[in-house]
Amino acid sequence: MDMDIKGMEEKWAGTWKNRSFSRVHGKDIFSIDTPPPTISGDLHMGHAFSYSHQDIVARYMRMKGKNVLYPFGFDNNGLATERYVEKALKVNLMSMELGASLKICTDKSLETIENMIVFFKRMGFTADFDKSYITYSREVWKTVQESFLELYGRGIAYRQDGMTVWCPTCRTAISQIEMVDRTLGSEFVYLRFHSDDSFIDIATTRPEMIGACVALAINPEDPRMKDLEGKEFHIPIYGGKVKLITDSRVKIDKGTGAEMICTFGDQEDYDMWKTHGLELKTIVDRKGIMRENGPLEGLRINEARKKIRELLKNEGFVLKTESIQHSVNVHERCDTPVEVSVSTQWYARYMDLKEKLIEQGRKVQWHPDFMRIRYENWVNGLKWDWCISRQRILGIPIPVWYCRSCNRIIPAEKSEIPVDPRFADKKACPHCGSGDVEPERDVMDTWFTSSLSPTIVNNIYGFDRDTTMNARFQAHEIISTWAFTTIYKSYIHYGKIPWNDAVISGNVFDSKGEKMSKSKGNVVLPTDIVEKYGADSLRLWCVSSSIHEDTPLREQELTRGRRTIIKIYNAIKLVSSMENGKWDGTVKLPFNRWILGEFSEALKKVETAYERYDLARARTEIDNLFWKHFCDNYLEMTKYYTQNGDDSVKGEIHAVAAKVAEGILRMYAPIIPFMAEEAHHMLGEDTSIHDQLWPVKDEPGKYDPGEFASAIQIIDGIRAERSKMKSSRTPYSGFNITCHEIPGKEVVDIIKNTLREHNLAFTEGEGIAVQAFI
RNA sequence: GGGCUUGUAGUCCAGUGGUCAUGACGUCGCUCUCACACAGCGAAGAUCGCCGGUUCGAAUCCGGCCAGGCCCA
Repeated sequence: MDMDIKGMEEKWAGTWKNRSFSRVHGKDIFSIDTPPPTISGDLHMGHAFSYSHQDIVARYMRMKGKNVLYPFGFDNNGLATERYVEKALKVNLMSMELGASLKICTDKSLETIENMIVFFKRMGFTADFDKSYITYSREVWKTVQESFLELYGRGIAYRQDGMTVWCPTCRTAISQIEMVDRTLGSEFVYLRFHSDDSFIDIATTRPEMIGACVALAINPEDPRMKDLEGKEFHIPIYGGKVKLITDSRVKIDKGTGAEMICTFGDQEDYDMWKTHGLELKTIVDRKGIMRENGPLEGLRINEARKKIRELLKNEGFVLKTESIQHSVNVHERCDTPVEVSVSTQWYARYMDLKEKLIEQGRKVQWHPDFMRIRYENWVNGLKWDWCISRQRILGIPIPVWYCRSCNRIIPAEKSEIPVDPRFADKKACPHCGSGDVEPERDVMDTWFTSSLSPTIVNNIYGFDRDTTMNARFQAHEIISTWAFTTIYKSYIHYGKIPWNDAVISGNVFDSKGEKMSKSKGNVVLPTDIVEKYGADSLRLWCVSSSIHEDTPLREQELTRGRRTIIKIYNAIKLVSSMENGKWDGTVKLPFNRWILGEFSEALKKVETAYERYDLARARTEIDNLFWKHFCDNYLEMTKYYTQNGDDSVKGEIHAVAAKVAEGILRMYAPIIPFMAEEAHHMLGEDTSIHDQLWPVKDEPGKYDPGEFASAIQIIDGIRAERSKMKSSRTPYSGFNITCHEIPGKEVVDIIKNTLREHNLAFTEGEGIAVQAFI
C-alpha cells in the first residue's frame, strides 16, 4: 500500500503548530545560540540544512531530560535587507524620506519573516518562534546601543579618520565583504622621476593618480638605497617635490622595485600613507571624476588615465609601457574597480587583544577542532581595528551627537536608549551648553549586532546577560565575522567565552558539487523538496554527511530518505499487528535475546554520536540497527513463531518487538520527528514521542548479541546460496552447512523456520560455508 | 600567493596502521513469500587523486605534487 507521507507530515505539523516545545526553567539547561537568518530573499537549502542540525540536537537534548533553550531571531537590518527590499518592491531607499524607507523595510521584512516561520514549522523545527526577536527592533537596539556605549565609555570604541572603500558607479561606501577580486587587463606605465642630481624609475597602473603623489617608496634592502636615501624627486607635469621613503612592503622584483605612493590609488597606498604619516591629497571625487585643478580636471578616471599617459609621453617621462593582468578589487554588484578614500569612521579596538582573543578561542570546544585554526589564522592576520560605522539607512543607529560649537562627542545617556539620533529632538551640549548639536547619521555594522546574539537571548529569557551558552551553530565561512566578533564582544563585556561549543557547518551545493546561485540557475528550493519528498526525507539528507562537510544535494539521498520513512511505516505496521499473548517477563527466545543485545549496543553508539554532534554517525548506526538487524533478520525470524507459537511465545515476541521498535523510534525521533511520531502512535501510544525520554540501556552484558552471531551468518550464507541456485535455475533440495560449532536444535529450528528450508545438514569444520545439494 | 580542508566502485558516503575496504543510489539476475515490488535476496563494479618515504605491514602516518572548496591576501 502506498504511503501518504505528505498527508502524514501535514497532520503532525498541524498538531504541533500551536504547541511550544520551550522548556527553559530549572537548572539543567542546554542553550543554543542560533544564527538569525538574514532577511534577504527566498528561503534556501542552507536554511533547511543548518537549522535541521540544530533542531536535531535540540530534540535529542530534550529527550535526555535537558531544559533546552532554543531561541530564534531574524536579522532584518543591514545592507542585505536593504537590497532585498529595493529589489522586491522596486524602490530606491536612499532617495526616499528616511522614516518612510525604514518603514518599508520593516514591513517587508516582517512579511518575509512570517513566511519563513511557516516553512520552519513545516520542517518540524522546534525553536521558540513565539519569542523570536528581530534585530531591527527596539529591544535589540537597546542591547546593541548599550554595548556601544560601554565600549565608548572604556575608550574601546573611537572615532577616527580611516579608509573608506567607494564604488564610483553606485556612489556609496561599501564594506570589504562586498568586494570581489577580478583579474583585469591593465597597463604598467614605467615613469622616471628626477631629483636635482639623480633619478629613479617607478612603475604604476594608475598614472592618473600622479597629481596625488605624496612619496616614492623603495624596499630598504634595495641596493639603490644608499645612493638615493633622503633625496627629493620632482613630480612630473604637476611640479612639487616628494621624498623617497623605504618600506619592506615594496617588492624589489615587481616592476622597477620602486613605487609612487598616492592618496589613494589602492589600499596599499592607504597603508603606506598611514604608516608614514604622509600628506593627504584628494583628486578623485566620489563619482569617479577628477577634481585636481590640473590638466585632468573634470575627466572620468579612465579618460584621465589615457590623457595623462599622453602628456607624460610627450614630456619624455615614460620609459615604456607593458600590458599585464592583475587582480583588482571590484564592487561585486556592478564590477567597477573600487576607489579608496578617507573619511571619519567609528572603530572598535581589538588590535591590542589578539593574544587574549586566541586564548579565548582555545577555551571554546570547536567541532571539528580544525575550525579553531581558521579562527586563529584570522585573529593573527588582523591588520586594522574593526570599522563599525556604515553610511547606510537600515541599521542600528550609533547613539551619539556632535556639538558644532565645542566639537565634542555627546553619547546618549543610558536612560535614553534605544534611541535614533536621526529622529531624536535636538539637545543642548552638556559640555558647553550650545544648542547647535548635530546627530550622528551613520548606523552600525550588522556584525556589531550579531556579535551580541548570546546577550540578546539572555536578555529576552531573563538570564544574566553574561551567561555562557552551550553551543553556537554556524557556517564555516563566517568564522572570521560572526564567531570572531562574538568571542570578542563576550571577552570585552564579560571576560568570558560566549559558548562552550562551536558547531561549524558546511555549505549546500548542487548535485554537481557547485555552489547554488541564481545566475547559474541551479537553485533548488527547500519548499519544493519538502513537497516532493517530505520534511523527514530532507532532514535525513541533512545528516547524510558530517555537519562540517560541504554537502551536495543529491536526488539519491532524498530517495534513500523516503525509502527509510516507508520502511519504518511498514515495519511498525507489522509490529503493531502482532498478537499480545501472555508473557511472564523473562526473555527466553534466542532471537529476542539477540535483538535486545544489538539494540543495547546500538543505543550506546548512537548516544555517543549525538553527544559529539556527529549526527551522520548517529543516523548510520540507527539505520543499521533498524534495517539490517531489526527488519531483515529479526522480524523475519518472528514470522513463523507469531503464527505457530503458543501464547507465551507470542507474548514474548510482541513485548520485545514493541520495546525495540519504540526504542528505535526514539533514537530516530530527533532526526525524523514526523514519522517517529506517526509510528509511535501506530504502536498504540497516545502521548507524543517528543515528550518521551531517551531509552534506557539494559545493564551491560545482559544480552550478548555475539551468542547468536553464527546463526545470522548461517542464514546469510543459505540466502546467498539459494539465490545463486534460483538465478541459475539449478534445482536443489537442501543445503550442507559447514561451521565450527553446530548450533543446538532450538537455533537450527529458528534457521529452518525463518528460511522455510527444512532440509539442512550440518558438518563441523573451519569457518562457515554453505553448499546446495540435489 | 598564504592558511585550512576535501579527493575511496558510474554517483554519494563510512572507514585514521593489520583478516578478501562499509553502506547507500544506480546497474544486472532471481523472487509479487501472508509489513514493505517506494520491497526482499543475491551479483557485478574500487590500482582507496598522483609520486616518494616511515613500517614486518598504510586508504589510514610523514613529505612533495595535482585537482576541487572555503577564508584571507
